Amino acid sequence: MINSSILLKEYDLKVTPQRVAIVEELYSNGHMNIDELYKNLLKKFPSISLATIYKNVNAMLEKVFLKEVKIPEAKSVYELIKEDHSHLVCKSCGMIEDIDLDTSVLQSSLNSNFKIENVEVVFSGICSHCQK
Amino acid sequence: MINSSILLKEYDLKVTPQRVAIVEELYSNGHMNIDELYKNLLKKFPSISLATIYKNVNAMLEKVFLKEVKIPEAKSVYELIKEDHSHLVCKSCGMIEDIDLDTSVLQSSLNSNFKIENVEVVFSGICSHCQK
DNA sequence: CTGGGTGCAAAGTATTTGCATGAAC
DNA sequence: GTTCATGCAAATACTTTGCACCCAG
Repeated sequence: MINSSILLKEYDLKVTPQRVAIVEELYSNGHMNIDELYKNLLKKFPSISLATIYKNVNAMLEKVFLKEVKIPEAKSVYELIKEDHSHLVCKSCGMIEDIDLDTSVLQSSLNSNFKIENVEVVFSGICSHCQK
Repeated sequence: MINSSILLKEYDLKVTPQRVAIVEELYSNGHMNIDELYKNLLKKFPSISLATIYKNVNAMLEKVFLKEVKIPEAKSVYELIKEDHSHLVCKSCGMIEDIDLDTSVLQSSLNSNFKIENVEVVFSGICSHCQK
């Protein structure tokens, strides 16, 4: 499990039950879009509002505690910040998986005058389960 | 220059002045978001509507004549379909540049049960001009 | 002619904001 | 007690749709 309260405090975010729940959802599901977060949190907080989700996700993005991942042909998903990694997306079931890639091999072919700060890589295709 | 009319016909799209202008804008600017397209087309067609832009962009996406490129922390841009390539984005001025990359080196490290259909790579950083 | 595109207005969807209340510290 | 989060409602932004009119084929 994860200690959401400590994490939130480290990022200067006041600890509220809603925020703890958001962190725990993202921790257990890996990647979620706004609607998925909202639907899941409704179970625990029947009167939670979408505005609360948006405000918190935006606050966490600003504190660089969450990251937005843009997926081709799909809604953006959010994930807790962790070591750099790339993503594998199944076009059929929507599953998103983290993968470790050595992207440094790509950079060698670039114009050295450009100062690279970040590399995003998303593979799309069909996962083994959906191929059956 | 580009022969927009022939291109549009090849993709089963009726040739209208608005569509020709969209193709020419994208051809000369490489990548544009909806607002940029709208602002530029307004110069040539003072009464063009945003709905026309959306309808045409969507029609061209369906015909696989355009492609949407999702950029971290920025609006999606659209580009004419061409050979596979990756993108370099300047966080400072927003400039987007096409780059050729050999992404096959990345795939070797992946689980072979996943059938990869597409790889998107976006480098973000600061271009040489903005570093000055 | 006929089908489909255009522009406008309205509807729909997504996201943000203002504010009164209540919870965190 | 003070600050800030929450939930609601309203406002704003973004995108799609319906329709009358017009142009491309």
